[in-house]
Amino acid sequence: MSRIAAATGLGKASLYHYFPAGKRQMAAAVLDSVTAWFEANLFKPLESVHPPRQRITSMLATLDRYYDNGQVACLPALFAMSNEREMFREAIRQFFLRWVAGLSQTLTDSGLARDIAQRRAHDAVERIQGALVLSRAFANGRTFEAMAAELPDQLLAGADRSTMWTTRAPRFAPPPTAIRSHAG
Amino acid sequence: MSRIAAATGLGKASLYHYFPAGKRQMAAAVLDSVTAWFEANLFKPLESVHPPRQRITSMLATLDRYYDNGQVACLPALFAMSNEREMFREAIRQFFLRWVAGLSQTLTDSGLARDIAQRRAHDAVERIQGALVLSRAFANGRTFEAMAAELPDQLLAGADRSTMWTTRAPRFAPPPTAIRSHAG
DNA sequence: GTCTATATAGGGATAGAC
DNA sequence: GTCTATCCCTATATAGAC
Repeated sequence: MSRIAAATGLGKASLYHYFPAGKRQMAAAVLDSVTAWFEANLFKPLESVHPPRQRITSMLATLDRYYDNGQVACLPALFAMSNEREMFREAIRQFFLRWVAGLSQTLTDSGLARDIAQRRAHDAVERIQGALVLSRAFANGRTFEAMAAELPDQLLAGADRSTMWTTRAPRFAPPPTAIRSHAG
Repeated sequence: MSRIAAATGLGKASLYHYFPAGKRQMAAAVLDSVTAWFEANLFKPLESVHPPRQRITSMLATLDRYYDNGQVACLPALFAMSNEREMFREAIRQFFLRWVAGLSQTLTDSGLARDIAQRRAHDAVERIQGALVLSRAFANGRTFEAMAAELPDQLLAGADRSTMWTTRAPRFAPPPTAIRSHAG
């Protein structure tokens, strides 16, 4: 509270004007703020019309900036690892579910089957979180960089529609090879 | 301190008899204790004479028990993610380096080249840590189980000496296909 | 080695003036 | 809305008796 007061330039008492429920409410607000930022800058772009590979490298570039090459901790992950997990159970869960869903959308757009895309997206978020842990454990950005270098190819292995997206085709357009069965 | 006192049955003052340096010393002792446990139960066994695949599945079984299917946080990881990182920098670093080194040994014993083994070991620890984060985020053991199910095959892909180890061959024996160049 | 008692600091939060 | 002043409580740590 003291540090927040100092950082905001407000007195401690003034903080309770904005957050009557105190500390818990402030923590929730921070988590919401982080989630909103990710929604706008990471999750939404994963569902854009850009080529899937570009969406992935863009995500990794954004993460690299946001986490300062792995040296800044991920708040929802920290909450998940701590005792605050109980208090913010649903918010934490939604954050990671949303991330996986966005990335999964990117992968299905690349031509991967839905179940494969889902699994790979889940594994990718897992690996990103692991890279953040090790990057901080080693106080060294190479772990994060190595992960970021490998991830795009791993995610898109076997995806065959990638060329389709280089021309910014409309989303969900039937693939060129699609066959319409006409029933009458 | 109150909770530690209650848990140990000692008065708070008595704790300072064993840990004159107070809280920091206690935290360091806990970290050392965890590290010692991992050294004996996880890292050492990774360098045993058992077949590499068995060492890996054994490691994963031990982790599954220790982390209660991903529901218990990894203390060195928590320290790495928190501000305590500075205070325990070297201990945290050694913990993860040792883990990677042990697993790397397992993989070189399986016939993988040293650089491949090193990278895969690093990636595996990364993924395990990521799985722990997501397991707690989702409050759900499936993430951890899925990781544990996939890891052995991923780690040993392309390893060709696995049969050699089913008969408990001595470590570091030259591979059957090795060619000795004789310079004389 | 363990206790009771105590010191000191800071955290979270509220009251009420302005 | 922001402030000063203050409340109560807990955390960390020490003193000194037993």
